[in-house]
Amino acid sequence: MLDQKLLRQDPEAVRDALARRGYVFDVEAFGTLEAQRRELQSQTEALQHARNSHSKAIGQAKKAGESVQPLLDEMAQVGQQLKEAEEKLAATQQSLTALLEQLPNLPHESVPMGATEADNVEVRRWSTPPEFDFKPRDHVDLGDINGGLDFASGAKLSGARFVVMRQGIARLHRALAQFMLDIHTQKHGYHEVYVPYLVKPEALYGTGQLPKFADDLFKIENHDHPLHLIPTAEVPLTNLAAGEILEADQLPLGYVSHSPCFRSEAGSYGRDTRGMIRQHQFDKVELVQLTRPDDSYAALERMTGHAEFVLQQLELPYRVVTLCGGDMGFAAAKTYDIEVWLPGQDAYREISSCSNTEGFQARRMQARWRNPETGKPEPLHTLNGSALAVGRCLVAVLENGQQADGRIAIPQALQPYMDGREWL
RNA sequence: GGAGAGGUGGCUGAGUGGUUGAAAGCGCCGCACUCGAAAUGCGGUAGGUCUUAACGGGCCUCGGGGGUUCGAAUCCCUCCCUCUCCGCCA
Repeated sequence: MLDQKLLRQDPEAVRDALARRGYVFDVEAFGTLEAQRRELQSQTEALQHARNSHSKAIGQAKKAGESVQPLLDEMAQVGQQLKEAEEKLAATQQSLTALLEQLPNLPHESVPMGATEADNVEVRRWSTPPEFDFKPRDHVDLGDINGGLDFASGAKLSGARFVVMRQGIARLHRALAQFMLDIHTQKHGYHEVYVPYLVKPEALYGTGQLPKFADDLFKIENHDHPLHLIPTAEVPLTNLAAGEILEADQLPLGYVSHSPCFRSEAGSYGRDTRGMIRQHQFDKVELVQLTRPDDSYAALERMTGHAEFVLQQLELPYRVVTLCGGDMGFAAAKTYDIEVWLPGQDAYREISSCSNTEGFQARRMQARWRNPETGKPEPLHTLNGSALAVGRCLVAVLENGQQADGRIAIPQALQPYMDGREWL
């Protein structure tokens, strides 16, 4: 949710900022609704005031033993008017909210202009893609050779975009998650959290997935109380702060969680249909930070560095790109994607996405901190980043570590998590 | 799943229809006393929103939603959650 004060004071600035991410904001429609809301609200409140003071007077008159009938007669009218005014106001507020909750976050000034992936800007590269004296296979072929990546069984059990992993590869998958968790808790100071994988609609509203992106989620009809499978642990982790007022000395607060993620990927038919790049279910180690507003951009750099550190330890070449306005997610003000080198695709592919949402999610979920300078609760800033997507990381380890004979070299840092094995 | 008890401010906890957004205590902040601290005394201390240059003022909020009433923390309906006992279970 955007800051409503800003929206009222300077809607043109909001329109211009949103235009940078390709969103068209109808200033006039907003202005009309907002004026209507203002008018109805003051009308309603005046009537409520009349009701309150009359009721109070009736109480006092009764106590004093005076007649209350004249006051009751006056109230008969006010009651009807108030009911009508309240209904009109509620309807207007509903339309206004419906409009506001569709608006994506404003891009930070450092976010490059552009509409698509092609306009993202590379920030840096680490290491160089490995040279092979044979034609590198992709992970699907490598998984076949090792017998551990079983897409047929995944399809048999659950349909397309599900996988069964076995033996060494299942073990490697588990090792990667453990390895990442240990790094972030021990080296980067994150607080480890185990979260529910089913959450209420309110939580998804807080982080911005609902109401706009319901089609991308799996929904469980649970009597009258629907639950959704989390598309990322960002949802439960960030919502831990929902409705809370944190003290300044508690910030920054960093959470890490390993969880499965469930995405119906409604809009992605035909993309990445081969292999496990795009699955309905995948594991991820997620970082979330809650920070003071003046610290959030420094925190974004730190967090991106934390994700990069995992790839460095695994000796996987990558690059970091700044997403352009048009490629950013709904809630993000600025996003760095980390793209790992995949020899099987001869390309860099996204393995992490680190975003600062500033106060966008915090306002939706009322996550606040007490600003010592004002003494008031103010929205804090929330950040989230994958560190990393475990499934895609597995793909990267397989493809980058492959040998001509189909064996896979296990990165040294990971070997302690694999019983000391050097090869898969 | 069965039976019962509850959900009130940062916390504990009073409040069963009328100046109660809410007693009291704890905590926190300020002031006084003190060389300083403790103890003590006095005062202050929920959130949201609208309005105002500011002071201030209006409205909303006592788990969520709905209802009764001139008026609801208080009565009714409904949902959610917590606790205790029993059953079941990893």
